[in-house]
This record gives sequence, structure tokens and C-alpha cells, in this order.
Amino acid sequence: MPASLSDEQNHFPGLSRIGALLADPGRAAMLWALMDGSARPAGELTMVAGLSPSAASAHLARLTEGGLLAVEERGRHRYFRIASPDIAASIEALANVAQVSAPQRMTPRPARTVPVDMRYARTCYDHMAGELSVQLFERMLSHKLLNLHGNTLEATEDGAAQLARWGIDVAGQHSRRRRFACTCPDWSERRPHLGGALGAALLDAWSTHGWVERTERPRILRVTPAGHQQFNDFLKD
DNA sequence: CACAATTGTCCCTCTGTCCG
DNA sequence: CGGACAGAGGGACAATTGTG
Repeated sequence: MPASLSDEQNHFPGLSRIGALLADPGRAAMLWALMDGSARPAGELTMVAGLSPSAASAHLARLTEGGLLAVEERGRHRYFRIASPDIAASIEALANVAQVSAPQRMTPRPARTVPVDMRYARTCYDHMAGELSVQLFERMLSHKLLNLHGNTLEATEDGAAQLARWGIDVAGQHSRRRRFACTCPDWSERRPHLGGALGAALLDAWSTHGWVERTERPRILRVTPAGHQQFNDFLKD
């Protein structure tokens, strides 16, 4: 390892710190397991990482101290979750980079080998990702329901009307402290899907309508027949 | 008392540096 | 160039703590 950089030389000391936290396969496995937005106890994450309880505990402590995980104590259990939507989006983006940048023979899981249901519809922290999500997002852009400015998005008048039909109050979402809407790189599709408060609100709304359902398998969403009908109608308009 | 989780300690491996 | 050494990081075991 080279001699440590001075503060002046190292303009982004936080970047290397985060990189070091993500560099360990066990920590990466635990973070990835939490990417469905769930909170899981240390014991469960220990099994996910394939480590001893003590090693997993040390890793979880480092991730928590590093600000990547938040912990909630419930009795004798400690539940860990991704600390914020921004961190989840960053991990998703890194997964996308990993897919693109890995040498062919080293790519552990090319997008083409990702299970079909995982590729089609899944959660990305608190919003929807996958092929369907990307198609819906592109449909919103092409029909001027959303306007893209850099990485942020605004709903047009038509967009607000469509969102209202889905039960989403655009003004209400704007009043939240969280960013209204942003693009989120989709690692299986290599194209962006919709994130931010609006992305989370859409998943909530579609779940409430019974169009998508969480399954027993982590992250994977099932699109119901009613959902297929609704989404197909929206996409072919 | 049982169980979940953490802490302390020791050991192993890897990497960088030094020196002949 | 190669061996010796030191330091960092990670894993396992045992003990401890806290809770139901």
C-alpha cells in the first residue's frame, strides 16, 4: 500500500473509506441482502454472508459506523437496514458498474443469466426496478409525463394527472424532504428506472391497487393479472 | 435459563518495505 | 532478486452482556 495521502492530496477521503467498506465480499453480501429495503437481524445477515457470528458482528459494526447501515434495537435483536435511499441508489449504481466493467470471463453474473423474474420486476430499496420499471419510466418520458433535467425529474401537467389517477398527489410528494424524483441506474437493464420519492410512491400505490406483490423471495416482485392489464394498457397508449 | 449479539483474544494470510 | 520482517485485515473461539 502506498504511503498515506495528506489531506491536501486526498480530495475525497470519504470515497476511499466507502470503497474500503464495500470491498469485502461478506459486507457486500450483507448490503446486497438489504437492498429490498427490509430490516434484518444480525443472525440472518450472518447466514447470508456465510461468516461466523463474531465476524459478521464486526462487519455490521463497521458498516454502521461508516454510515451505510442504520440499526434498530428491538429487545435482544438488532435489526439492520440500509441507512438511506441515497446509499441504496449508490449500491445499485455500483452493481451496474460492476456488470459493465467486469472482464467477460470474470463477470460473476452477467445480466443475461439473472433469473427472469428478478430481471422483470424487483424492488430497488423502496421503489421498483427491472425491465417493466424501465419500460414504464421510458413511456412516462416519451409521452411527456415527466421532464428530465440532468438527473432530476419534474412532473408535467399531464404527468400530474396520470399520477393522480394512480392515487399519487404530486404536491404532497414535493413537500417531502426527500428528492421528488431522480433516475436510478438499473443493473440488469443497463438503463435507468425511476427513483426518489415518486418511485417509492408509485410502488406503494401499485401495491395498494394489487398490481404488484412482494414474494417470499428477496427483492422479487410478482405482477398480478390486474397489474399486467393496467401496465399493458399504459404502455400501448 | 436460553438465546442473540458483542467483545476480547489469538491466529492466519496478505502485502509492502527493508536489506543483503 | 529473494528472504525476513512488520503491519493490517479478517476469521474463529470463548467469554460476556442483555433480553425474553
